[in-house]
Amino acid sequence: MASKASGERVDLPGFFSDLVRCETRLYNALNDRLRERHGIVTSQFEFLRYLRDHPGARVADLAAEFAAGIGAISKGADRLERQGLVVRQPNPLDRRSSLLTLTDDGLRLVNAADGTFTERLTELIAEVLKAHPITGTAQLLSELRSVLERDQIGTPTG
Amino acid sequence: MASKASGERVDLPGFFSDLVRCETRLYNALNDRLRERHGIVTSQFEFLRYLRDHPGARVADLAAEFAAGIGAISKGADRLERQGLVVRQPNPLDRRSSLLTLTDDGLRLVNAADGTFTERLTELIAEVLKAHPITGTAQLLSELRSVLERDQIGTPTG
DNA sequence: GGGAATTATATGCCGTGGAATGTAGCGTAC
DNA sequence: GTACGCTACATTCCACGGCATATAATTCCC
Repeated sequence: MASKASGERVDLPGFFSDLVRCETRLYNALNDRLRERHGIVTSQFEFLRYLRDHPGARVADLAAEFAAGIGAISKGADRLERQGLVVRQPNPLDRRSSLLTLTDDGLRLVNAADGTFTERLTELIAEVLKAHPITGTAQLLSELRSVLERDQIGTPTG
Repeated sequence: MASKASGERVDLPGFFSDLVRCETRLYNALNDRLRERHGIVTSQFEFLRYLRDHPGARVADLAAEFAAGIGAISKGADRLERQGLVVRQPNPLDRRSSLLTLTDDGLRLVNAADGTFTERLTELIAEVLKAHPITGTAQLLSELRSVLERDQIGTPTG
């Protein structure tokens, strides 16, 4: 059950619980829809979308973006490459790393999935959106994210 | 009418990204601290805390609370039981299920971990808290969570 | 009261991520 | 130019969760 947030003093553990539970359920619901329509899950959609918006990104760039380990991203890239959605191209400036880019199939898929994703997400949040402006919440989370990233909070080891 | 701003345009995908990234980094940071001080991670802390606040809960109750599968909770209970923090007691009203309760060790651990958890969480959010009231955000997430739970959005299969 | 249907949970298999380790390439000091 | 340390990534091992299945207990319905 959701915690109450009334009054000046806020129950931070309750706030955190709500944050985590919202994230879990939204993520699950988006997984279901994306898997059904496009055969990928949300983490893969985010991976592909990042590559669409940052062509030629390296494994480390994705790891930093998602606060994930290098190994996880490397293996995720393997899987997407096996599915023909992504290609690793040699980095001419540094042969230790590869530059990741979408294939044509990958680009088509991510663009289609983007519509599904936004549509479903809008549905999921619609009711609450109608009752409240979301601007303040969006701004607070954006700033919190900036601070956490600036201080490298919760960045995994490997 | 003017106060509701129901027509405001918000970048929902961006909002979702921020939500997920905040959750990931906070969760990781809390994992680190809890593991270091108490030998458990955040998911286990939440499990134990739920049992402290709902003694005699069943596996299904925890699964509903965390939007997790029955199997995951069952196995999580196994691990905590193996560590001597939790016990399964036969449910006199229904022998298919067990009632889960904390051991004395479990209770001591969760109470200690609770201090660590709240302290670290407060640190992590402090800077943003100083700059903004968090009340509106807490309220919005609380309501979003209620709606998602009411409609069983993102509840896993098993 | 006795199957059939349902419920609650346990278990097995598989995919995924974290952490540690391996490996090739890069940069610098000498 | 080569030896040493560092970086970027790949790979390995392990723990965990999802999903499907198995099993036991309860409820339904007659």
